[in-house]
Amino acid sequence: MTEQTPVAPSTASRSARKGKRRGRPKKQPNGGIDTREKILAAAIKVFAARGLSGGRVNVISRAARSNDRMIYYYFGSKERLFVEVLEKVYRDMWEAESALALDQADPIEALEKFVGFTLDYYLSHPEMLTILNNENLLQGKHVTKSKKLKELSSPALDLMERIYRRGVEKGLFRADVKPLELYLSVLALNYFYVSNRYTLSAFLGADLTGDSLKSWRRWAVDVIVRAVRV
Amino acid sequence: MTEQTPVAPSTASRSARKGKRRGRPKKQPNGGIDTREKILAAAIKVFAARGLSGGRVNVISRAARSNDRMIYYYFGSKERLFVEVLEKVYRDMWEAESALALDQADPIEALEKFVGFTLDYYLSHPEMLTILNNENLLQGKHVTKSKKLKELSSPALDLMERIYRRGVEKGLFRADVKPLELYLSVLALNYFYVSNRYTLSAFLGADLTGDSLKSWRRWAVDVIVRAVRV
DNA sequence: AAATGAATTAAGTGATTACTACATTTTTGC
DNA sequence: GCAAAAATGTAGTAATCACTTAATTCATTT
Repeated sequence: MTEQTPVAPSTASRSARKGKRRGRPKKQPNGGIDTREKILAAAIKVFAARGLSGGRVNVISRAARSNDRMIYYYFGSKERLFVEVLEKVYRDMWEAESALALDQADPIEALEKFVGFTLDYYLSHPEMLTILNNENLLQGKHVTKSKKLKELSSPALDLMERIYRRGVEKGLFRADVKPLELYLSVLALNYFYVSNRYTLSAFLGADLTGDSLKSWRRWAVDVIVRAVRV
Repeated sequence: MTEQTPVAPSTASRSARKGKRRGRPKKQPNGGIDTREKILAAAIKVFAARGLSGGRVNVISRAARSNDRMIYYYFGSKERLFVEVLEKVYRDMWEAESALALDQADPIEALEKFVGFTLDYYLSHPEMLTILNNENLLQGKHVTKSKKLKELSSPALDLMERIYRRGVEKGLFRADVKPLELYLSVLALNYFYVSNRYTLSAFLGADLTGDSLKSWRRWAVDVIVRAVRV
C-alpha cells in the first residue's frame, strides 16, 4: 500500500475537498446535514460569542457534535475555518440583500424599506456584527486574503445606487449626494445601535429593545430621508 | 509585628495601594512613571490590538518593561486589568469631551464642531473603538460590574442636550427630536466609519483616509444638521 | 544602622490549547 | 464482494497561558 496517501497527511488535506474527490456524490454516513456544514455553523456561533482567539477549537467541534480532528480534516486550521466563517456570513447577508425587490417602489419608500431591512438583518443576525468587529480588530487580515470575498460585492450598494438615481430623476432627491456615503450611513446608524447595545444600555440605563428600538427605527429612516431630500 | 500584611499575599494586595500605604510618599525606585501606569498604558495597546482573550499577560508586562508578577501585584488578574483599561479609556474620552466649550456658539455651528470632534477623537484614539467592541462582544460583562463607570455619565450627551435646547429656542431646530437619538447618530456615523475601515476598504477598494475622509466629514455634518433643522 | 514593608525579580506550575499520528469504520467504483 | 479512498474516532503532544511561590532590592522611618 505504498501508493496511498498516508491517510490525510496533516495540512495536505485541505478544504477544497468536495470538488476534488472522485466518488461519493451525495449521501453522508451521518444524518442529513454534512459534518462540514455542522462545523461551520457551530464555528459561526462560537466565534461570534468569543472571538477568534477566544473561540476554542474543541468547543466548536463539540457544538457541532463532531471531533477536533474533523475541523482539521475539512478546514486545515482554526484560522482557515475563520476565513470560511467570514465568507459564509457575508454570503448569507448578500443573499438576503438580493431578495430585496425595491426597484419598482417609490424612491422614498424604497429608502425606508432598505433602512428597515438593514436594522432587522442586524437584529436577527448579531453574529454578523461580532464577527465583523473581530475582523476589524485584526485589521482585515482575513478578508483581504479571501479571494472569494474579493470577487463579490454588495448587492445592496448597487440597489442603493439605483434607488438614488431614480430619486434624482424624479426630482425627489438632491443631486450632489454620493450613493456610497448614503449607503454607509444606513449601515452606520443601524450597525452602531445593535453592535454597541450592551455598553450603550449600561450607560444610558434604559434597554434599547422594545419601544426605544421602535423609536430608533423611525428616527433612522427620518435621518436618511432628510439627508437626501431636496 | 502581627499587624503587618504578610508581604503581598497574592490577590490580597489589590490595586488601591497608592492611597493606603504608610510611608514612601513620592519617589519610585524606577524612573519617572510609575510601574502601574506603564502597565495600564501597555495593556490599552495590547488589548486594543489583540482583544481581551488574545492579549497575553506576558506581552503586556514586557511592553511595560516590567514583569508578569507586577500585573498581579497591582491589578490582581487579567480581567481586573481589563476593567481598569475600560475605565481609563472612558475617563480619557470624557475628559476630552469636557474641554468642548460649545455653549456660546451658534447651535448649528456647535453641532458641526461636535461632529468633527467625535470623528477626530476616534481617529486619534482607535484603541477606544476596539476595546469597546471587545466589551460588546462580551455583552458588557465588565462595564456593568465597574462601579466607577456606572457613577459617571458622558459630558457630551449633556452638551448635546443643551445645544439642542438652544437650537429649538432660537427656532432653528424642530422640536420633536430626542437629543439622545441625535447624539447616538453622531457617534454612529463616525464610529462605524472608523471602526470598520478595514473591512470597508477591503470591499470598496478605495482607502478611507485622505479625500474620502474629508468628504465623509462634510457628509456627516450635513446629515446631522439636516436631521434637526426645521 | 537596623528595622520595615513596599516594589521587583526569578523561576516555576498546573491547566489549557491548537494541532497530529495512528487506527478504524464507512462508502463507493468496479 | 473487494479493494481503495474518504470519513471518523482515539489518544495523544509540544507549546502556551494565566497565575504563584518565594526570594531579593530599596527607600524610608526610627
